[in-house]
Amino acid sequence: MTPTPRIQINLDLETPANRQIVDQLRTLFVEGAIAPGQALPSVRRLAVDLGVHFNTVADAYRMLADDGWLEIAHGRGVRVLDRRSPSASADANGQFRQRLRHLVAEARAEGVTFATIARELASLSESLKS
Amino acid sequence: MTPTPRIQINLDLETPANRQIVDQLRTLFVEGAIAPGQALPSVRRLAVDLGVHFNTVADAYRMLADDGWLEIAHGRGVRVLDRRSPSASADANGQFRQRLRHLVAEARAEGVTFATIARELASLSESLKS
DNA sequence: TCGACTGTATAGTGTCTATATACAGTAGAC
DNA sequence: GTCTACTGTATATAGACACTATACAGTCGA
Repeated sequence: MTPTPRIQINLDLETPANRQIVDQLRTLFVEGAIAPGQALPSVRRLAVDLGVHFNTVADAYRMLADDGWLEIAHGRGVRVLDRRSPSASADANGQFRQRLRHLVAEARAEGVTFATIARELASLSESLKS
Repeated sequence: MTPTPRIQINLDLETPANRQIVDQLRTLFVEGAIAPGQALPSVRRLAVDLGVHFNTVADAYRMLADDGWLEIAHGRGVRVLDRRSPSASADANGQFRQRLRHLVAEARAEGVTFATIARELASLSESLKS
């Protein structure tokens, strides 16, 4: 039986459940925690584990498939593809910078200290270089 | 006449217009680019400049007022408050780390290189320390 | 008190989220 | 072959959200 990835849904967040699933799975793909070729749990299995309706999981799987992360086979299940990163579009870099700024400002507004934010950014930056 | 802050709406993004306005204004507040006491443009004026309906701006203003950033006075306009950052809630730090991870993964998936991401993170981290 | 400016309230349209429920493909047991 | 138990898919519905149109109400200076 395909194990459930380390995913968790938090219904208190503003981010809807389907997006939370997409965000978390994509992060695991990018970080290499889930390898290409690996099978994912069925929509019903993962839905039970996360406490949402299976159509919500199916929706998330479909979004990831549209982005080239998954291959969905009716009746047979879902499998992770070996997805090549495209070359960055014209303003992908700019949008990343912008969203990063907004995220930091929002965290600051919620009381996360500058020191904490700086530490997180620096440590993540370091881990990317290696 | 109150000048329009350097804001821009991009209808191609997934983020809805009202959230874009909130994100951008809050960022300017946190970064100190708009000072407490300063008046903001009227909902109609800003709406014209951004190309959206004035109720969309009013909605954004209301969200920011709910968060303690703005004082809205019927008939008189909108003014920026001197808002103290609350102390971070229990998991605000953890949520920031999580969202940062997802943002980086998404950027990576769109083709932004590790080097570019690391550079942005490091430079933003540096600017926060000073 | 008029007029031109403020923000507010309500209703209508379209989209998104999540669920329920019925449908259809696949593969192994027999 | 054909059950059976598992896959994913399609459609309808309810509720929330995003956005707009339009009417309403407060403020202030001429």
